[in-house]
Amino acid sequence: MLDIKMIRKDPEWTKNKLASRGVTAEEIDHLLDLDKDRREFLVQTETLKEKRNKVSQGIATKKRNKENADQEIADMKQVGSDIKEIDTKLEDTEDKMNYILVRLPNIPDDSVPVGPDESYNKEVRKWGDIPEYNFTPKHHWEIGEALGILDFDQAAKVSGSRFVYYIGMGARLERAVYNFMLDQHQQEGYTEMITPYLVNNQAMFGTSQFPKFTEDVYTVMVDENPLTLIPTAEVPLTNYFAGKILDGAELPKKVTALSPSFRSEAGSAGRDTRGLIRMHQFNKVEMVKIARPEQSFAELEKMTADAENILKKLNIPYHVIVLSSGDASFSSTKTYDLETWLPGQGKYREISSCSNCLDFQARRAQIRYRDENGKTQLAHTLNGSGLAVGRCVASILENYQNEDGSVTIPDVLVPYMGGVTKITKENAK
RNA sequence: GGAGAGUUGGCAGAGUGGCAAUGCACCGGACUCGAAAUCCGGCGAACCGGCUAAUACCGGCGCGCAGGUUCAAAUCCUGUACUCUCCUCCA
Repeated sequence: MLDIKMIRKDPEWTKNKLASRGVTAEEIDHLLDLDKDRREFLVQTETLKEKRNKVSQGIATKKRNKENADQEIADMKQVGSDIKEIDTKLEDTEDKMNYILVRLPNIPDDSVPVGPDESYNKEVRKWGDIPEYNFTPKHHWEIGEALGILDFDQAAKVSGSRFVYYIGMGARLERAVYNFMLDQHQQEGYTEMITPYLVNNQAMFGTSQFPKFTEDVYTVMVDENPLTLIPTAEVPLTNYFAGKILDGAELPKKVTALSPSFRSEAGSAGRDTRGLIRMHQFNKVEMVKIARPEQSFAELEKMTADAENILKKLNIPYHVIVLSSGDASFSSTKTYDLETWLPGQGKYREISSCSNCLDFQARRAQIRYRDENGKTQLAHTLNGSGLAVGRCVASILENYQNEDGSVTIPDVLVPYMGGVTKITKENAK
């Protein structure tokens, strides 16, 4: 959520910045009109309340002295109903204001390319050599199904499309990948967590998936209470700090968690219908940081480097792009995407997204810290995948495939695979 | 699932309808060569608004949350969340 004071202070700047994210100037004007009304009502009701407080004290004194206060009480009865009337208008205006305010995206940072969609994204660096094959590289689902380590057909019968069974060495590889990632992050100073996978509406609001993106998630009713299956561990990790006032000297806080992520994929019908790329349920290792404002951009660079480091150690070619203003997510001011090379598809595909949200989420979730002067300040929040596990397994299968259909295990994962260096038809189960 | 108790500043803790005590901590001052102790004073309860150069000043709000009663609610009423204890069940 944006700071209304900031919008009030510089409306033209706000309109300009948000135009690149598809927000019209009229919408901001409407918001500011409501804000003006709200403040007028506020002054009216507060003036009356001040009067009520003063007179009430007089009534109290008179009552104590056993004097008659009928006139004052009658006057205050009128004041009380006036207050009620204005408060109703005030509340109505605030509701209308909030409706707009909670649906406005974050302001893109100056360093972000301006443009409406992904075609304006910019590559910032590239790592690793794209491998050449003397045979036609296969898609990861072809490799996985042939080895018998991935079963999409039976998952479709049990659950539907976009679900999968990992079997034998496939399951072992998935487990090896996320254990490796968690160990790496722990060494970088992240505290590992296991979080709730069902969260309430307030948590979903805190990280700003709600109210705008309810159709992207699965919500279940538990005793009449809606709980949502987390679309990312960013939600429980960031909300771990919700409502807290942290010690400024302890920032940045760094946490990480493996979790399944559940997404309805509404609106992506027909895209990536095969393979592990787009699933209703997938594992992801997530990184979250709570930082002081002056730290947050440096921390974004470090977090991106932490994600990249996984790919470097796995020796998978990738590049880093900075998302354009129109392509970045709702709560982000700046996002780097990591995309790995998939030989089967012959292109780069997203495997990680690292974002700085400034105080956008912190204002919603009330994540604050106390500075040197003892003042409470909103913190900055960052989140990044480190990495999407399923997509990482897909990247390994495709980049490490051999002509005979076997898959070599990246060196760093061999200890996590119980010493196995290659998945073949023979050892796959 | 059943019964009971609780939720008030950074912490502890009083307050059964009339300006949210007090202690610790914190800040300032006195005393001191300095510190401790002591004494005096002050700040501090999420945030919002007015006026602003201002973190100054004024006001509102504020006692888990949401409603209600009342001239007036931490206090009375209703609902609800969470925590703790005991019983029950359970991996």
